[in-house]
Amino acid sequence: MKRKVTLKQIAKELDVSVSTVSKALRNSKEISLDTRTKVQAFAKLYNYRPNNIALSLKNKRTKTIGVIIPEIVHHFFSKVISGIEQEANNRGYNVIIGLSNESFDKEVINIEMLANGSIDGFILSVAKETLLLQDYHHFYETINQGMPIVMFDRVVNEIACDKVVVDDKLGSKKAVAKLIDSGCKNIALITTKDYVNVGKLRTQGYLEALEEHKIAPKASLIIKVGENKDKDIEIETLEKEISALFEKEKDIDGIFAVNELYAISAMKIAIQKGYKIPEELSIIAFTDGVLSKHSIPALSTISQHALEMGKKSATMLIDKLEELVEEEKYQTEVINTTLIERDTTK
Amino acid sequence: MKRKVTLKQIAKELDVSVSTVSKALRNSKEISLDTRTKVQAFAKLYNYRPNNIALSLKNKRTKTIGVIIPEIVHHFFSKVISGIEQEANNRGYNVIIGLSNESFDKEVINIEMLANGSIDGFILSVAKETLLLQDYHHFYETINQGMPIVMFDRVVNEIACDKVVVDDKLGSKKAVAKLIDSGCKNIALITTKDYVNVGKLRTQGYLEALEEHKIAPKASLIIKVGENKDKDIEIETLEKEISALFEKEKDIDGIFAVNELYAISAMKIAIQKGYKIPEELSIIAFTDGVLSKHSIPALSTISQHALEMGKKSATMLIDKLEELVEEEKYQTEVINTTLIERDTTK
DNA sequence: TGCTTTCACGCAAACGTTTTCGTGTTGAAA
DNA sequence: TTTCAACACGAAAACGTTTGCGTGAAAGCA
Repeated sequence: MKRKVTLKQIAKELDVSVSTVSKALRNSKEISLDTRTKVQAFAKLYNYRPNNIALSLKNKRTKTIGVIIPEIVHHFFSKVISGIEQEANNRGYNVIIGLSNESFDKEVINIEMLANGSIDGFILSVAKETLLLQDYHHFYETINQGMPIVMFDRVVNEIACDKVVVDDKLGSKKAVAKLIDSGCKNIALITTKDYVNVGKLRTQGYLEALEEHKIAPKASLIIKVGENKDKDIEIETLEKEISALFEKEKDIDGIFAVNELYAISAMKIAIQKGYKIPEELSIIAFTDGVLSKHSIPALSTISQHALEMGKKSATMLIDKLEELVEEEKYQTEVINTTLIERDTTK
Repeated sequence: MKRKVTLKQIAKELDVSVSTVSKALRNSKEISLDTRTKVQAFAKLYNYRPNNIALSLKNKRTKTIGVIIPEIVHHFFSKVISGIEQEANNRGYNVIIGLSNESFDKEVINIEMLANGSIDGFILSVAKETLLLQDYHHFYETINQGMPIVMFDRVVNEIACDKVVVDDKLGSKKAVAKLIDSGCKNIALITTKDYVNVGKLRTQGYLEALEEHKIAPKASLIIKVGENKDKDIEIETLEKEISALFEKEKDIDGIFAVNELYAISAMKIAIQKGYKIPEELSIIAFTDGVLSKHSIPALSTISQHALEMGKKSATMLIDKLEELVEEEKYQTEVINTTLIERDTTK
């Protein structure tokens, strides 16, 4: 087993100095053609590759981006990662991943682990617990140490950093307007509690759409889902609530859910109860993912263009890292949403 | 903005040497209690954290694991990553991700990028194109340089390294046996082309199960799906084939698909054609994911325990890295499969 | 006083690079 | 023959750590 070969070893072998080897490999004309070709041949033979760690230390940059997301087993987040990775790789950067599992502590630990030189900057989406606790010291500290952060989707407005968000309110309005336009009169909303800002915004969009169409909102048509660490239990509870909702509100003809899973759960109950979709009941979900695409019937959704979000986030971060953009100038990029009409809308 | 503080800066500020600071921080009794407390207080105040890169260079280990997978927007792979990340974090390791997108070139590039000091070892699942080309030089080179590799799921048998696999053949047999036991007589198989080894093994399991139950296999009941870079087109093509299959073979009463998506596609066509599931047609998919869990009706599947695969892979790699296990001793861990009965089987 | 410990700290090397600044040799111009 | 530029290369510093070893001063002992 031949271990990794270093400049020093090549130098010793060829009886020249380390600096000569380094220069020869970079084709410096300071070195004679003779020596250059000799060194290069030797390096090729032994498959020499400069040690990234040493380069990082010297250059004070790692060419690595740290990404921290709440969970990875999730279509939206994995798609964003995919986008980040594409853009990062194109620009010669690596991506290192940390998962917070929606936990404040894990988010802090991950940030601290990575912030000590391992990476050049962060792209992250804030954990729900952090949002709930409203403790953002780890973000401030990171930024203070001169490490740029780009937040996407779940952002904290009061923090001065670049952000990539979806126009949640407008997206929701689009969805609800579509439902109304297609004839729905009693549209239920399945959303999260208000401390999740995207949930809150989507709720606002729902309300505004109703208002603009002169429809009075009814509190009894709104379900705000409580968090549960165990997703299965969360969904089970939700399904009971939905079931109760259908019993109580017999004239529901439209459902808008703030994510796929809530929508699918609603659809499942609706199908059980014999609703014809979309004739008697239309459904639209925020967030487009595999579930929507492959459900039967296929769900109409608001696509957030997760891939684009990822790419855009990476672009903004790398631009800042490479100083193509002013350091203290923070931007918030809004990604458009698109209504994807499938089989649950008329 | 206060930049990251280093030992040197602390040393200068406190008018001692760098080594004194270093020792003081590690609470060496070589340093007087006075100085120790003073240094520690100062370090705390300025939030000193040792630079990971410098430590990596010095210790010749990065405490980082490189993971290369074909795609991340995929329930199985993201679940495996989740498992790897859990175990790695527990043991104080970071995880850095590379995506091959099933491409040989990207796989090679990713490995080369990471192998030059950025990480201590690899966990990977081989790209389909690599499997097709059968060019494994990048794996051999990596191993030769003393960097351990753990392959999971899509492995190359001839390479000497640790492996974590699922008993694909046995899993398939379980599934097909279940179909037969519940009364199915004409079971169709939807699988991949044979160069994908897991597909091949699952096909074998299907055939063996039939054989053991004295059922003669019929080639006309088997669909081998061709790859297409564009997944949508691949699925569209598949759906046409499935549709044709139903037309030609009227007495199909069971379907075994080697992954969720193929199964869902089949179910979609079957529902369109009016089959009652599971009464007239049973379906089982290999690979358990969100789609299966939330489809309507919910798909019965063979679970591969992706999380466990991830954890096990990480355990094996880290054990090797920390020399808790002999270097030249390679193991192949087989993860059990479980039949998860949901609503598409009787 | 002279010797030996002990204490408390600094020096320097090492990890693998890149790069600036010498420096010795050669050949040519004066 | 002297002077000087060009050439080809080496030494050393720097990035931020850790650690073995050396050392000056104080203190203890005879």
